[in-house]
Amino acid sequence: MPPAPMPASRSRENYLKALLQLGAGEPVTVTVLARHLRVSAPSVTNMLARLAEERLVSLGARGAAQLSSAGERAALHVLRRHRLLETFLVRVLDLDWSDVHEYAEELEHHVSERVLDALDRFMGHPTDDPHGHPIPDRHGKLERRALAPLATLPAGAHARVREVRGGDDRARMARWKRSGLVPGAPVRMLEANAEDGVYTLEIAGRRLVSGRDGLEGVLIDRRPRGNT
Amino acid sequence: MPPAPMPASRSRENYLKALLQLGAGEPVTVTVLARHLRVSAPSVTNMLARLAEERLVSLGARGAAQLSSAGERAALHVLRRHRLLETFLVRVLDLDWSDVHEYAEELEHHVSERVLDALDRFMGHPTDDPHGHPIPDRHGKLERRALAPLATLPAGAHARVREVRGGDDRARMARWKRSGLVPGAPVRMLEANAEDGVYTLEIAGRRLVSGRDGLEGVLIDRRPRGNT
DNA sequence: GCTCGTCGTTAGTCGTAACTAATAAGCCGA
DNA sequence: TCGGCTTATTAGTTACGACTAACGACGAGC
Repeated sequence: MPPAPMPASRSRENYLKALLQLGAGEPVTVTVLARHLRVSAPSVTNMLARLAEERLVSLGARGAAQLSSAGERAALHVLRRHRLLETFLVRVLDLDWSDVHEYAEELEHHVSERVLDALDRFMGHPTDDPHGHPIPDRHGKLERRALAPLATLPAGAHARVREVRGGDDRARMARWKRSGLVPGAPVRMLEANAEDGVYTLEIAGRRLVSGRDGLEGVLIDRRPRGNT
Repeated sequence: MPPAPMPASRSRENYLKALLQLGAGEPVTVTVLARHLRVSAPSVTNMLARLAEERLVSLGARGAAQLSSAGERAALHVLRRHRLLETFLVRVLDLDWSDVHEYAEELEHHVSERVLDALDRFMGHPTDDPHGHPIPDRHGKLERRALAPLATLPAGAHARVREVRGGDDRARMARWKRSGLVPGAPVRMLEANAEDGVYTLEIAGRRLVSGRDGLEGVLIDRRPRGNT
């Protein structure tokens, strides 16, 4: 991503990243953004105005904000930095899978292009971060995947965990790690009770009973009746 | 250095580091600090007042500032981060010796203790950074060395380059690298003309003629009549 | 159609850390 | 000892990015 005009400033970058992740192309409201970034609504209105002035976002009616193409490029740039850093922290420095998110969250705003490229090269250009998310390439291209929530897996079916979302919740990540719910793990749905929201799974041979909330963010390849 | 109360804020850390490096225990004046940090004098006065309030520096007459012991601990902490990062960037990521200073300058304020320890472990606890400076240990202890400026080497004498100061001047670092003036390099003074400030050296077998300014910051082991 | 609650915006403040302009305090030389 | 230079400080401003308080604009239910 060499042709990114450095949108500068930690705060801006976080807004852009949030718009990318919350919106997925759709407009995002002030309130949603405020909650995600843990900031007051006026702060959001304010920052969005500034970002709009710089043509990084476009504003619709009722505070709906959407990334412009320049904004999206910048956001993907940040996302790349985040994911490469997480990968580095886990693969090279051997830090805990559940902890690295916050370190990357800090470092992503301060790593230069040169250093990032060197990290990328050192690791052999990884394509996935430790939570299974695809890493945007240096041109900001992000692999699009069609994944399904684990909870949609019908009883009896096999699948493989592909991505694990919500890295900002350390405790949840640690729980998932303990139950073996990590990218690449084979899972089988033993019993799925959509009404009560109770699911019984077999993960890499071990049994897990979990509520729906406890599985939210765990994604599998869309291959409902697949086999190990 | 676990018992460091996180002095927080990039700017504070830079002031503390500057006080450590410029002062070496002695008080530093507002003007010197301002020039080094490339800020105005009033900014310095202002920040020093804040640091004094937090008991990180003590102020003497005529703007003379000196690190308190808490301030020194914090400064050594920052210095450790800087030097470990430089070492990492050169040894692991293979970035250019002359470039890494500025990257480290940015990152040093944003690396957590955990990540730093992991880097340290990964590299096998290095004791010297790429420019030959000793790296403070995790308790903030810094090896004190008695080194002499290269220009003080008498004609005919041999020595070994030990440290190379002034990493913030990229061009100068690149020049030194080109002439082989790097830590560990054997040097011999062929001709030293202190009056004119012209020195003729042999570095790792190659001849170099340099003015005094061009050698300032290159330090050798104090062993004037040593041999290779 | 009115009212309440949610959502967004406006207005005004704060803290940090920089700046310029103007002033005060020391020191040096004539 | 007085003038002038250097050095430090005070005062006031700026930019960023957060905040609270207060107000306006909608939509849902009565």
